[in-house]
Amino acid sequence: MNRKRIRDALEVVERLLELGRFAYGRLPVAPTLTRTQWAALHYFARANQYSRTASAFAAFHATTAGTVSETINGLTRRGLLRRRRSKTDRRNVYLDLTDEGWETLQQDPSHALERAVENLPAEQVMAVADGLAALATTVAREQQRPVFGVCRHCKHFETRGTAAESATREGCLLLNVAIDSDEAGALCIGFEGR
Amino acid sequence: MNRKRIRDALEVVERLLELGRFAYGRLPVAPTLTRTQWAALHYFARANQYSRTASAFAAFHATTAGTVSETINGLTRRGLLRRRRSKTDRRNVYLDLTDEGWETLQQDPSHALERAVENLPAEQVMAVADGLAALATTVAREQQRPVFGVCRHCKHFETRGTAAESATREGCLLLNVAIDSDEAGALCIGFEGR
DNA sequence: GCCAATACTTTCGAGACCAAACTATTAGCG
DNA sequence: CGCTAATAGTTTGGTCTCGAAAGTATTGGC
Repeated sequence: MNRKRIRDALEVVERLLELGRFAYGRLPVAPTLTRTQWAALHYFARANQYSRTASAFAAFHATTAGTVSETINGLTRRGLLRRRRSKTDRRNVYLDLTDEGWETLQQDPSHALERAVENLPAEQVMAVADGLAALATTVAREQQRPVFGVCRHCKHFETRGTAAESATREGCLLLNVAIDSDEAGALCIGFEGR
Repeated sequence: MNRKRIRDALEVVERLLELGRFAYGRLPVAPTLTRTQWAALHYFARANQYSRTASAFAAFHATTAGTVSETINGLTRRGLLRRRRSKTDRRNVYLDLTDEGWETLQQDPSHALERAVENLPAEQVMAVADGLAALATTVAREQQRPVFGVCRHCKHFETRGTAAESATREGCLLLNVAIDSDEAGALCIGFEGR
């Protein structure tokens, strides 16, 4: 029945937005950052080398470069983030977490949501993950935003094994670089699903 | 494997937050409200009689009463919301959408997300809805926030049929009032799952 | 009838947000 | 090579968000 579908759609949207708010809700933890600052710290911890830029985070966070620049200022002033200018293209500025940044990240309020996910049955987690990924893809396409994803789901990712030999090398066909296994699990702005 | 579970958990959280941002991302629609203003308008359109108050929205939106008061000011100034003081308890102020408010709501950017949900297979929507509801319940409990839900899932909701007679009356045992079928589908702050 | 609790509003300072202007660097093209 | 565009980021100005704390009515408890 159609009305039922629409009602479910509304509920999904409402839960989604509700959870998004809860994820960064105020908790009595020591370093009190804002929602946006937590999101930025989380992003720069999770994004790969090439995606740790102001403009990439702006795309991810659906905001503008100017806003991001201010947020980054706040985090660098607090000593949680460090700017690093690219050698090869001096327009680019890469953002890295400092040691203090990594330490602060441990207290990210959104861990409450992670814990909740971990307590769900594995198959339900899979179902939700797949559903949300599908939604993200649809909405991003409609709004002409880049979707973010990790290498193992990306069509530019290639596992190049030298025949039947031991050493398999993983690489990105888009950036034309080798990807070590650490980076392969990180978010990338160049992501495209297969 | 445990690392796999954690990676899935991370992905769910990231998708959730990403979608939350996309839902209210800037689009070239006529009346440009902020994310919070859209969220408030959406909430007051979806909440039942007794939940259309500043404090209820503050709980729903995980923010403070003061912030909500300002947001409401903005929306009433724009003529989208109307304050209505309760007759029975003159401390309470109920918020109703004006005709213009209902009209503006048609252009809620989060409709893009609703449409995306409607394009998903029904069973996947169910899976996501159930998963998100479970997550919301867990997180809300941990953070000691009220969960919002609709009458048909609530333990205070009662369908009182006069034996084998025709007229079934639906009511709320908590507020001790009759609930017409319109209100039964609306969000309620008094919600408790069965 | 008094005091505490409730529901909301106001005020303050820091930050979020967008648009637009601005700086620096690199790419394209004749 | 040199000029113009494009790209990446920063700054500025004005409005809105946010939390905390103080303030205003109104109601409930004893």
